[in-house]
Amino acid sequence: MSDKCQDKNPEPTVNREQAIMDAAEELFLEMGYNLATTTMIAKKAGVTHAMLHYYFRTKEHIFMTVLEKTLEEFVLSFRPVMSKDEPFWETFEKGISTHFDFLVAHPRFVPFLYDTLLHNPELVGRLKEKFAPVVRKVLSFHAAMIREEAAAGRISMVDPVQLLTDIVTFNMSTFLLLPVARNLAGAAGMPCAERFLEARKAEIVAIAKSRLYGKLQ
Amino acid sequence: MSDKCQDKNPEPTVNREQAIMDAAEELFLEMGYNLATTTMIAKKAGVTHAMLHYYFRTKEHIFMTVLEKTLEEFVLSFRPVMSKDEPFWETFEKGISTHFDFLVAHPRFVPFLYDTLLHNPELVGRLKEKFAPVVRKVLSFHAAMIREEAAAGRISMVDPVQLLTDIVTFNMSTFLLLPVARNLAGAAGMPCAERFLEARKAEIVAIAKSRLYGKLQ
DNA sequence: ATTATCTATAGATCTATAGATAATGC
DNA sequence: ATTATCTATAGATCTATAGATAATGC
Repeated sequence: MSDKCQDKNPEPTVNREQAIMDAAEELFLEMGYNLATTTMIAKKAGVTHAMLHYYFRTKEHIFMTVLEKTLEEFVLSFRPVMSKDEPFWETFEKGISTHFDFLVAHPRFVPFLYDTLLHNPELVGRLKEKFAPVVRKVLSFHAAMIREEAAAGRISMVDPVQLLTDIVTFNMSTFLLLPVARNLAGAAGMPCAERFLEARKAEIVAIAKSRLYGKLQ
Repeated sequence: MSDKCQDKNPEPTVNREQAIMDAAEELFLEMGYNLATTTMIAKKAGVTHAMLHYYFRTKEHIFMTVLEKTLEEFVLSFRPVMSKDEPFWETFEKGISTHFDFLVAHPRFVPFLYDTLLHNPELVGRLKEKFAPVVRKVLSFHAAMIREEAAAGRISMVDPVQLLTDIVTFNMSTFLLLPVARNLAGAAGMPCAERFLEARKAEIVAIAKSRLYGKLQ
């Protein structure tokens, strides 16, 4: 069966729905919901404009698919960290690193989410119920770890929620500022993007460490 | 002369050009260059659409006027700090506070500038030459102060450019995250906007202080 | 029959301008 | 005369759909 099915023209036969999704993902992440037009997406995907509406009905629906996929990937990136087979600090540091490295691998993600929160908050709100439980689970896993460690007197007393908020905040604002850093690169001793990211990661880990072990060492 | 000129209808006689500017400023700061339309601006200013083009020729020109005015205000906010009649730390802390307080008074400024840098970098670029010298002057004023203090052995050796970049970064990312904080307020122990800002300011000053005096105390 | 695709077009907007008319300054 | 204002409209886009036609699966 599969032998008879020769690929006469492998290129144009590729899944059009997938082509639309790919183009939409790239353009929405790059430009945000409002500035990426369905016309551009169709052009980039190499399909007629009508195909977008055939497969996805509305622009909003294409966008929600992209947003949901992106958020799914994001929360999944935390999964591997949620096992405590190493000492506290190693596990915790891995948590920070995993979060940061996900953002390195998806440098457009934070600006994209930020843009969406600013200009189309209702679209993000629609997915809140879906992802809130997972986020809460990851946060409480780490919070419990911190409380346990603090109770045993091996780290300073800190409000776990504050510390975790700080770290997420630091990580995310690094990537918010990445486009700015690129724009200003060269000026005023601004380092290139790679060094900037390296330096930020080390700095964030250092801040967390000093916050946890500062009063003890 | 002025006696004869009775205000028959004081409301509608207000300066239309100013009304357009005011509306444009509000809408551009709120929505950014691409999403704020001239139609909306005209409506908000209570003038015909044609008046916008009569006074400002193009949308881009209105925008540049707003952007320039905003940046002017921003760099002017540094002026009062540029006098060293107090001890080093007091002057330096006042520098951080002034910067932060300007952003408190103009909470839309950073998101606006960020949005513009992301989506219309060429428009910001056009003003770079105008404002770069002033920014450089303020930075070098503080950098010199730090170098002098470090040479006298009263603070740790730090790279002044790095430290100042850190502070500007911290201050600005606080306001980048403000809309997000508002959006998440209530969830996961997120404080309200006012407390969030207070806490951030104290934290940023504390980070700078520990960086400068950490190894000494 | 159903699924996939295309052309053509409706109906909203948007920016910008043309051209007429009213108000103002010599 | 110049400055300010309005109505009307051109010309681009944008999202979305209608309706015809080709491809595919029973």
